[in-house]
Amino acid sequence: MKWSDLGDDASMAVTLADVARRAKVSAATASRVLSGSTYPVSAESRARVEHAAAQLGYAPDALARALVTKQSRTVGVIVGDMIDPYFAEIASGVEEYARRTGFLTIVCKADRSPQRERDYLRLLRGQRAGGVIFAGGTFTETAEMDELRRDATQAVGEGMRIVDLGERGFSDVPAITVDNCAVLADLTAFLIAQGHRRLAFLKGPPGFSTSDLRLRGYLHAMAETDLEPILIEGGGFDFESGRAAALRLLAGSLPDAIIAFSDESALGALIALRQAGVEVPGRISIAGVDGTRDASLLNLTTVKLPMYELGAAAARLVVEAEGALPPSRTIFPHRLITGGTAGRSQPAGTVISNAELIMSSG
Amino acid sequence: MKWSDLGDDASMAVTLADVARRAKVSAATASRVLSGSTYPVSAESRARVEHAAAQLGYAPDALARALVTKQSRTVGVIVGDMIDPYFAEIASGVEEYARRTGFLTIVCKADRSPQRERDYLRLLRGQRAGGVIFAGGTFTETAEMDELRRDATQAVGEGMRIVDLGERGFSDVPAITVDNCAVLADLTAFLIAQGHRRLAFLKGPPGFSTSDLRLRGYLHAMAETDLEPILIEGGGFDFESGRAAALRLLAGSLPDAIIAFSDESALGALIALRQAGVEVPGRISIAGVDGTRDASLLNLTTVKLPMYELGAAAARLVVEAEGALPPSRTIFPHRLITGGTAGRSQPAGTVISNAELIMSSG
DNA sequence: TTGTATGCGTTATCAT
DNA sequence: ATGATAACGCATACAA
Repeated sequence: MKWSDLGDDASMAVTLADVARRAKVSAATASRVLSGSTYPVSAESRARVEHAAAQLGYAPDALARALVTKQSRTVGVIVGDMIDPYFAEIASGVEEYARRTGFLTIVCKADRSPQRERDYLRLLRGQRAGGVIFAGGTFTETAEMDELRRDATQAVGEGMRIVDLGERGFSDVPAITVDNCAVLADLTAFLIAQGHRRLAFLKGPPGFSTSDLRLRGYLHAMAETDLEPILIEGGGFDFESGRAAALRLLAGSLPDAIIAFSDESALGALIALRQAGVEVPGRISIAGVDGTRDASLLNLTTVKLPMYELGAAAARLVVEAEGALPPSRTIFPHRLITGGTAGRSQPAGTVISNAELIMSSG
Repeated sequence: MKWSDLGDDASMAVTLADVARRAKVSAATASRVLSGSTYPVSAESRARVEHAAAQLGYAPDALARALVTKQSRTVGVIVGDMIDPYFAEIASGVEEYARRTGFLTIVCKADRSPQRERDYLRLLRGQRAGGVIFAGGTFTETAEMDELRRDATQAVGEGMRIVDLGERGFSDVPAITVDNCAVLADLTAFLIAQGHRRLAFLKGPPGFSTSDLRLRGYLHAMAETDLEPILIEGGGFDFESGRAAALRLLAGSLPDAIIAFSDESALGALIALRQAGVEVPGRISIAGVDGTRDASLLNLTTVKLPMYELGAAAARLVVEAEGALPPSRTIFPHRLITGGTAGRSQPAGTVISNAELIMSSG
């Protein structure tokens, strides 16, 4: 192949007009075959266009296309962190589903900052992203959240499809989530049934939606059994916060069991305690929430949330919708994983309960 | 606020013309202030435009902008898997660096398939992505790889910036990587120095670039010490493959130590062996490569590769470049992490060696 | 079935 | 310092 027909600077990308010229048809005809339109085109023209496109290595300019169709085939997913397997699994579900329809996935790491989520939403609006999926919880009562909610409303008005996987309280936006309150009620009840009495909850960050909901579930289950709640403050999102909390705990008297707000902090506590020579589950039980890869690696007792499925379902909503998304609320089921870090009566790996699928819309 | 001036269907997005009209200036002037141009604009006009934009919630249409500037502020990163912490850390480095400049990061999960990498490259070309970063290794000798290399050359010709983090053998493309051969030579030498003699290598998939390079490093170190190499076939990328290999191994006689192609397979083997009652490192030592989060969670002896830094450096190249990227080859340093799964002579957690930073261009 | 013409929202060129 | 106007590459309404 000769490169004699290069442009002067960087060789220009080959355009629809180039293909049309080479196929000796009009740009319109070329467009009709290359854009997958249903508009009738003679078999001969079609073949010539396809051949020319292949030969030229034509890649349709998605930008120009989106400019006219008002729809770019991209979906944004806003996560708190990319390394945390909780978000990685959600993002993976989004990507895999989006890919099938030729959608590209823009992953935005907002570090759980509502302000940063706003920034990203604005950027994604500018990209005319087909939709935006908000993963994970949020700090509910901040001024930035109020503004984010307003921005979201505006974006929806512009035709953007938004799906909320957390508890952001958007209006007129479909939500897909798990019943975080029930998750913790189930887990707490399970540990109580195992015989634990001095059962502590390692709290997540205060004011964070999933953190608060899970706390409520714990408190509910404890109240039902007339047990005294024990709250461990100062928990954060990551491994390190769980470790630090456990170390502080070692100074006083240990409870029978610790339920942590998330797998990450549970694992931090687990490793800190074991390193300090405390037997788990011999001396103390530990359980987490999420059911991440890391949890199964360390055989943690936890509740598995369907992160991948949440992501895929959200992507499906965005990718397959015709027009605007009707508001709805879908609750995905969770299931308890009896790992090796709590109690000794159950064989590890058994699935104890299967919460049922609840689905409602309105 | 009244919504009486809505469009007929979904309320149209507010456009530059809307802002200009409201600020009583021309579209050109509005563009100059909103696009951050250095072109002079009177303070008064500037203020009016900014006010109008804020009031209208104007989000510039990145598509239209990119259509004329030929540069969309997005960077694509092609990974093998999103959940694997190896890739998650690279992607995180890319995203974090890109974000600072207002770039969006498109994460593409190609499942290590050259064909899928081609598909994504084409999609990203269509998005006029500012650059594309290829993470992780690849199957080198496939027909699809040859075509991918051709596609890459064409994309570079069109002004796209490509960075190779694996060993894809692109021509005229900057590469940033680690010395995979030295990584394994160092690790092998370390285990030999610890007194291991029957030292096996759990191979990665044959024909995969990093897998082959690491194997070579192992063979080299073994040859230097006149030790007989022991190769364990059938290794894959994931946890499960390491587990399966270890189970097969249990049928025969165990070596003194196993070095696995990656942390993932090392962890699979580690957990399988421990579950089978084999003491690690008492009876057998195990080491991996990568230095992922999971490895440190389980205190695995491994070699830490600077994944985050690789991603950030690649993003920097893409985001800060003025024109085309000059070809270059940069080797980032690695360091040995003495975890708790190999030998007993070294205190765990010590950093043993620090390979030096080598950098060359041409 | 094909082609021509128009517009998408923005930046850039060229006047003023 | 400001404003009209022409691209950018594509899809589509309309004409043939």
